Amino acid sequence: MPRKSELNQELRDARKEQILKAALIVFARRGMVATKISDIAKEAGLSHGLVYHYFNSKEEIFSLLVKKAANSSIEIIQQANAFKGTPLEKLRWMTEQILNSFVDSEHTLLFLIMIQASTSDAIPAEVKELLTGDQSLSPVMCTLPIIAAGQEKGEIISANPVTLAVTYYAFIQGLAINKIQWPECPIPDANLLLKIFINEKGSSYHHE
Amino acid sequence: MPRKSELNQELRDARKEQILKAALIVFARRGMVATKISDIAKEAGLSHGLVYHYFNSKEEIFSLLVKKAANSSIEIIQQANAFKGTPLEKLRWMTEQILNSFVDSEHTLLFLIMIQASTSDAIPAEVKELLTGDQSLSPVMCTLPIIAAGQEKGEIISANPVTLAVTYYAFIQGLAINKIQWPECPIPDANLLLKIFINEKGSSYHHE
DNA sequence: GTCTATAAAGGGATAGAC
DNA sequence: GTCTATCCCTTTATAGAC
Repeated sequence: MPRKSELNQELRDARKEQILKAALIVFARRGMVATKISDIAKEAGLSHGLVYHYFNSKEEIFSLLVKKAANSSIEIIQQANAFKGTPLEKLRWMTEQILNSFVDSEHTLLFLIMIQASTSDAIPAEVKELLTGDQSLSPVMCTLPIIAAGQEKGEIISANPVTLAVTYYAFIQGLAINKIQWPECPIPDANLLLKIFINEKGSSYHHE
Repeated sequence: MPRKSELNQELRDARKEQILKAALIVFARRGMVATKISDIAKEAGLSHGLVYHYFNSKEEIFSLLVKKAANSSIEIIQQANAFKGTPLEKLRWMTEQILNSFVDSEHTLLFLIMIQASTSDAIPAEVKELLTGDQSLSPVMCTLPIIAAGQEKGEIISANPVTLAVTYYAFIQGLAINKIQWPECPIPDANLLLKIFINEKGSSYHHE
């Protein structure tokens, strides 16, 4: 008996994943409100009633995806912090990870979900709070220490760190958006983005 | 009789403008599909029936705003082309205009409308065609000649011009999006963005 | 010109058959 | 577990009163 229920649980989880994957695609391209449950069902190849068998509401599905997106973005910054090297090398590593993730679409779509959740007033407050709940976990805030360390070391120009971080993430968000409009668009090299951090003359910038 | 009808026409136009202005605000913040006609009416301070007296549908209103946004973005690039100076100076002037426009909200909101129209599958094809209709009028395409001229002059690094243009507009779009999430966010100086175009050593970059 | 009342349609969510 | 039929509310759009 326990064996069988475990197996069922696995099947159940697989179905949930299947629906979440389909939902990610249509949410990212149409927006939360414009997405109908039947769009998700069609993308997943099953009936709309079955979606309700696995989830309580459209909002719950969207909410799960926002959580997933927020977690993976925090995770990458923490990995960058743990990366061995100078602050600028940490930033380069992180930038490369993010730009590479744009090649495969799942990460790009998760990025777009986060952008939607944080920019649209049509998103329920409970969902928005998943992102704004802990200000100290925002990408900008998490990146400030790295930037400050780089400035102390003289690797990074001495502009306002918040402005630098905002500009950096504007880049990243803008590229994610671009990617959905134009899937084959050229993705720049990490070093091109990092130029905003570097003094023009006699910098410690180098190619690997 | 002609006097009176002219006056009426002016009042009519003023009302239309009032509704369009209200629509811009709610469309930008909620997205086209999530915006109800009653949201627009409430923002404009009138009844929802009156909105239908001046416009045929929600789509028509959104469509007019997309046209307006597309025109003003083309216009600024043409002005940059006409600007007296080197290619890099043209780009600096254009960047300053765009960043300054982010201070006042109307331009930022128009930017967001364009981003929505080009990224969301929920936007009717007829509206999307207002932006993709003439590929040669896209911001990226219009900016390529300036970048190429700058490369020939040695002012701009010799990377793929399309990649440079894509990266530049990713920046701009990302900043517009940031502005709506965080209205008081610091807007970088034009020179910070332009660093992506410039060789690190011995560049012609200068402060004014 | 402006409003309120109402028709018509669409989509979220549920019930119940298989 | 999965699907179809249905309920019910929201929203678009129109009609008609003032």
